[in-house]
Amino acid sequence: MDQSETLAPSRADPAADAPLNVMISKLSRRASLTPADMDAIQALPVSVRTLESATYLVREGDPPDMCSVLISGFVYRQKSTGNGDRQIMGVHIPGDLLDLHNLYLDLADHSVQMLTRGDVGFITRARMQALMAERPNVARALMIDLMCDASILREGVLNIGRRNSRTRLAHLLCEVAMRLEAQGLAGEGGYELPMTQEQLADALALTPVHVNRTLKSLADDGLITRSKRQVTFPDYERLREVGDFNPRYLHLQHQRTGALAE
Amino acid sequence: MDQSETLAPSRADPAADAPLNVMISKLSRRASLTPADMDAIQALPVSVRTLESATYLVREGDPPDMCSVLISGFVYRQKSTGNGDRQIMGVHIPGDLLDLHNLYLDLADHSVQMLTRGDVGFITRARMQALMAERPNVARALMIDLMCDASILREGVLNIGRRNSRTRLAHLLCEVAMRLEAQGLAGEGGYELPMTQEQLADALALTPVHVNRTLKSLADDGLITRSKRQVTFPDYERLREVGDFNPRYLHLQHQRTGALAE
DNA sequence: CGTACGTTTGATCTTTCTCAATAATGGTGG
DNA sequence: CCACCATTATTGAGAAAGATCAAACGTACG
Repeated sequence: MDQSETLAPSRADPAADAPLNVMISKLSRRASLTPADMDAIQALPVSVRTLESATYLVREGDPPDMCSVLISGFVYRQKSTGNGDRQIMGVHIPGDLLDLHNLYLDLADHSVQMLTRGDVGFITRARMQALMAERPNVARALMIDLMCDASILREGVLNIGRRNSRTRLAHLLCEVAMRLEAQGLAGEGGYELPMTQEQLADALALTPVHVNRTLKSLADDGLITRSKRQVTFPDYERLREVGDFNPRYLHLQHQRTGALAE
Repeated sequence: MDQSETLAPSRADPAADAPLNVMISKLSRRASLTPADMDAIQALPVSVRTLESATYLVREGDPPDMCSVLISGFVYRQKSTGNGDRQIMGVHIPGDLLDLHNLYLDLADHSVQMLTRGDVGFITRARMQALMAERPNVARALMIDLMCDASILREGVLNIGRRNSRTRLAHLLCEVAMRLEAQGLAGEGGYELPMTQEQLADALALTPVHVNRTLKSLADDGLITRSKRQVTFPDYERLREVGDFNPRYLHLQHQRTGALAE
């Protein structure tokens, strides 16, 4: 497999040498990949670009041609109502596949946008489809990833639909904490969440003003500490309770997903 | 492929002879299946059972072993918060695959339950996985189905998160109308929606009382007519506007999804 | 050091919820 | 077919969570 589409990696950045490592490590967490599978992924012609905050990766209504993988930074997906109200449907962290959704669909049904500056690896749809055809095991891993994304989305529906602002916010904080931790990017003690309160509001289906008050209420109760965008959890256990957070839906434990299972 | 697990079809019911026809017709709408693909699906050992309203197909936390296809009736998927509040994440109509979600996951992250009495075809996970391995084209069709489900879910997040009760309800009515129509089960003029107002409330993240009032408000404005569970739309176009309904997210037009595309 | 963006706070308003009671409706056994 | 029971639908009155409007305060960055 040629690497002709790969941009010359800058020697300074370790991720640039093997930009898809972070994705492999994510997929491996929930599905077993053989060394050959991993090699096949590594061999994928990937073009890595550094994108500024707020850059669109996919715009609702566009015909998607690429598949992308987040290498560093944060991304969110989003869609808007007819009168312009925005809803953020999910936040992505390094390792996440960003638009597997569009792999077989004509037109993007939602937008994907950089939340911070970061590096994104682009792979053509055709390449990705070819990989899946050649390596059913990789195809399975990708499907599992897709299914887990859907599960996270379902929890999001529950969160927005049936929990009050405090619980809702606490739940989001716990989810991001656990996902970052699973990816080896943060501990349970806290992390930097690079979202403005307005973005948090759009993710939680609240108002920025109300997010501010809810944040304050959590802080007043000693459940979180904030300085700038850094959030720390003095008592993660209690925050989990307040956030009604049961991580089952993240499917971070895998048992049946072995390479040759069933 | 043997049919040993297939229950003896009752000659009275046309669906019983080829229970998976409805699923084939649904998959074909968004992905091209070859005659051989269709035969392979038809040959799947499927056990059809008639289930009473409210029967669970999958319960949150269970290890799922089957894949199921809705043949007749309605189904919904649902999950609950720690304090028992329920959120309905989606409603399914005949032809829908009900738990492809669980095909590779250990434990169900949500429950799937009969909304009405109906027939469900069960296929073992192992069989389904084998089919996907043998027929990449079918695997692709199933992935597309999964992706469309996810798209519907995203619109659900937007609907619940960012639209008021009137728009939200109108949107749901439009969506079900269009999905039923696409499946050849109803016209745009109206249909029977077998949901109680309490279930509607759980689907829309509202209160039953408020659903009742919102329904009344739509009826007062001549946007819908109700008798029992039958809903009719005197002016579908206007209802679509009120419901901010743009059917793109249903991905009912397919262009790139041909059997040998790309 | 000024401008733009983000945060914080107060006051008030609206949508939706809650509680409660009554009226239909549907199904069941006699 | 009727009376009864359980479920569902409808309506009213009051409460509450969260939204809206508006202003002030911080902070980062050119």
